[in-house]
Amino acid sequence: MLDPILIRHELAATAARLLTKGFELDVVQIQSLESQRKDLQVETEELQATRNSQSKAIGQAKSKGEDIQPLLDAVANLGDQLDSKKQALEAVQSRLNELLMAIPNVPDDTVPAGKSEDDNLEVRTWGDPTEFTFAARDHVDMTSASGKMGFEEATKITGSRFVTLRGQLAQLHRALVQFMLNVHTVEHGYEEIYVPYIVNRESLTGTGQLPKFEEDLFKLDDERDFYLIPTAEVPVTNMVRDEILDAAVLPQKFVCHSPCFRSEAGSYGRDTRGMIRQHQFEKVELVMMVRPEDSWAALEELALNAETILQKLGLPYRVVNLCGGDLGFAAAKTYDLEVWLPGQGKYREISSCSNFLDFQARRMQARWRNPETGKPELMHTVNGSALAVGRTLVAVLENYQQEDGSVRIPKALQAYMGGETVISLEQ
RNA sequence: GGAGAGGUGUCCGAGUGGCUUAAGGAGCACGCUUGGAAAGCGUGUGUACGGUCAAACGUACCGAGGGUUCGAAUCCCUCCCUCUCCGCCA
Repeated sequence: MLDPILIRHELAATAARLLTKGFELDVVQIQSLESQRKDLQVETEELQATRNSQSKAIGQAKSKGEDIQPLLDAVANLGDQLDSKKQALEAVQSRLNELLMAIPNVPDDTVPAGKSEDDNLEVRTWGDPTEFTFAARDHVDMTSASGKMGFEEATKITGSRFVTLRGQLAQLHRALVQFMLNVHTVEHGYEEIYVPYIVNRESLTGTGQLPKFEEDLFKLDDERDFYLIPTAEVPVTNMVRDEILDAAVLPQKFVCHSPCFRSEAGSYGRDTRGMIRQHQFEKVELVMMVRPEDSWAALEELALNAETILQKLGLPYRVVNLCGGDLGFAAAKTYDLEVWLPGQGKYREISSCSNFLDFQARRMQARWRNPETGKPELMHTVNGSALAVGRTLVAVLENYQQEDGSVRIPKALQAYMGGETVISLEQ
């Protein structure tokens, strides 16, 4: 949520900045609702003040044994007047709030202009695209003979966009999780955390998935408003919802491994092959809660922490600065990490690292006590994947494939694979 | 699933219809006192919105949402959460 001050006093400038995200702000409607709100609020509060003082007078008169009937007559209509004003005020406020909750974050000045991913700005690359002396295959072809990656099997069990993994493939998947968690906790100073995979509506509203993106989520059939998490960002970030943290505990750095569930509505034709886009996948997520002045440095640090994983795995990648049109709803700036996939012959997103400034914090009322002012102030939140495990598995398989169909195990993972240096996918 | 007890400010805790403008205590901040500290004494101490150059001031907030009333922390209804005992259970 944007600072309402921006809407009240810098409406035109804010609307202009939102255009770079492709969002058209309804300036006229907001102005009209704002002036209605202001009038109604003043009138309502005046009526309340009258009621309060009159009621007090009645109480005093009664305790002195005076006749209170004239006083009661005087306030006879007050209740109805107040009710109707209150109702009008609430209607305007909820309409205004609805609009406000649907306004995306304002892009930072360093975000490139543009409409689609073609306009994203390459910031840096690491390594060169892997070259082979034979025709490189994709992970689907690599595993089809052995059936160790079971797309049809999972489709039988559940439906499309699910997968089963077997044997050393399942082990490699688990090894990646353990490896990532260990690097972030031991080398990067994150605290490992375990969270619920089912969250309520308030949590999803806090991080910005709701109310606008309900169709991307799996909702439970339950009278409680329960949803499967689309990312660990939701439960982890919401740990600080409605909290006022002591300055001394900032920054907070959390790493969390969790499954992620996404309905992928609206992406029916895309990435139907392989395990690039699944309804269920594992992810290791990094989340930071920081003082406002530290969030930009935190974003750089967090992105580097994610890159470290790719580097240790020896996977070629590039970093792109997302353009305005490609930026997510809550983000002020996002770096995507894109790993080289030989099977597709291109870079594919494997991590997304964003600074949300106080956008999520305002929705969550997540604050810290600033020692300089003594007041509770909104904190900043930063997060990113490090990394998406399923896509990392694909990247390892495709980049480390050998002509005989086997896959070399990157050095960093060997300890997690019982010392194995090569696994076979043929049988 | 059954029975019971609760939810009040940063924390503890009083408050069962009207000087509650939420008592009292702790903590915290500042001041006095002191050689210095502790103790003691005094003063202050929430959030949001409106208002204002700034203030004064006004409004709302006692788990959430409704209701009764001139007036609700207090009475009524619904829901959520916590704790204790019993049952069941990975």
